[in-house]
Amino acid sequence: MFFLKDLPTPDMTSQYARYYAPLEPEQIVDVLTELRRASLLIRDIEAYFRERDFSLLRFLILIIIDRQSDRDYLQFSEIVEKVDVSKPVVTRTIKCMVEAGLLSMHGDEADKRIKNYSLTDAGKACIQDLFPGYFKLLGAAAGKSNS
Amino acid sequence: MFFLKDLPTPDMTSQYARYYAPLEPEQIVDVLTELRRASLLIRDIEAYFRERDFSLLRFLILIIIDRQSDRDYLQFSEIVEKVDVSKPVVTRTIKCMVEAGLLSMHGDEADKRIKNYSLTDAGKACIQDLFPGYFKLLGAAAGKSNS
DNA sequence: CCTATTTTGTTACCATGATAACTAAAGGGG
DNA sequence: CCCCTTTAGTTATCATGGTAACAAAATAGG
Repeated sequence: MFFLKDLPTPDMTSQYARYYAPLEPEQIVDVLTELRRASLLIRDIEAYFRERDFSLLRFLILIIIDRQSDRDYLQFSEIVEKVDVSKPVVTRTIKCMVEAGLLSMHGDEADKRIKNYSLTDAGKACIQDLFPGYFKLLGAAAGKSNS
Repeated sequence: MFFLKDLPTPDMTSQYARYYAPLEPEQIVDVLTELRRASLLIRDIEAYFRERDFSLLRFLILIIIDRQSDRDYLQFSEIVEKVDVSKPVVTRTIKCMVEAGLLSMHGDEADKRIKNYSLTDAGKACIQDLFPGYFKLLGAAAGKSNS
């Protein structure tokens, strides 16, 4: 994702502001500034994972399974709900993670529709490999937002 | 784009924080909170344009040509630079906008490589149509970020 | 002036997001 | 117990982002 490099000045937004009266031009600039900052960071994060033949979504799936405190697996629908991405995308992504040996699937005796996924050792190792760089990007962004 | 629905607690990030010492766990949570908020807003904005058979990028291209104060056109490379998206994506998007009658192209006498693009009347009308809803989404987000 | 480099924009290909429509299994009311 | 609805997950198709490699025109240097 992206957003315009040159943000509008409050002056320019006030020119448009008549379209929707209750807004202060400065508020719009603030929102656009935040969107711009966030979209640049998202782009950096995606580039980080892409360079390593990975993706943010795959990483987040590893994290949320790892993070689950009471079990070492999550059901497909739980993963969908937690990462907040559409089901078909999760189906495709998990399929490729299983093929890559990062996740293992085990079904449910009682309900044959259900698919549960756990981290393999390779999956756990993957988190260890990728976490430092991911954290570093977040930290750099935190630094900037303070200045 | 997206980000996890359930953000990690500072406690959880501190568990990971050893990966990159100089960060305060709270800072990481702040950055993730901002990313989450921004990515939800981006998703809403993209849905808004998609429902109208349009896209954020097309809208931004209209806006930056309209916004240019000294001329009524922009060169292809200027558009690429301002929207900060890769050239091939801009090529594809502009092509479809010309076909849809929103932009018109005129070449350069002196340099035959150059392509300049202006808004057509339909393009200007398109901004008028889409701006209020776009602004409303930004305004709603501004409201939330204050609370 | 003619070749080599740079600049401008395009083509080809892939990754990842979305929605709509589908299959298969489970559950529920008569 | 059988059909109808609901739930779980997949398939098909498309939009939009990216990089790599390219073509064509302009420029620069011998």
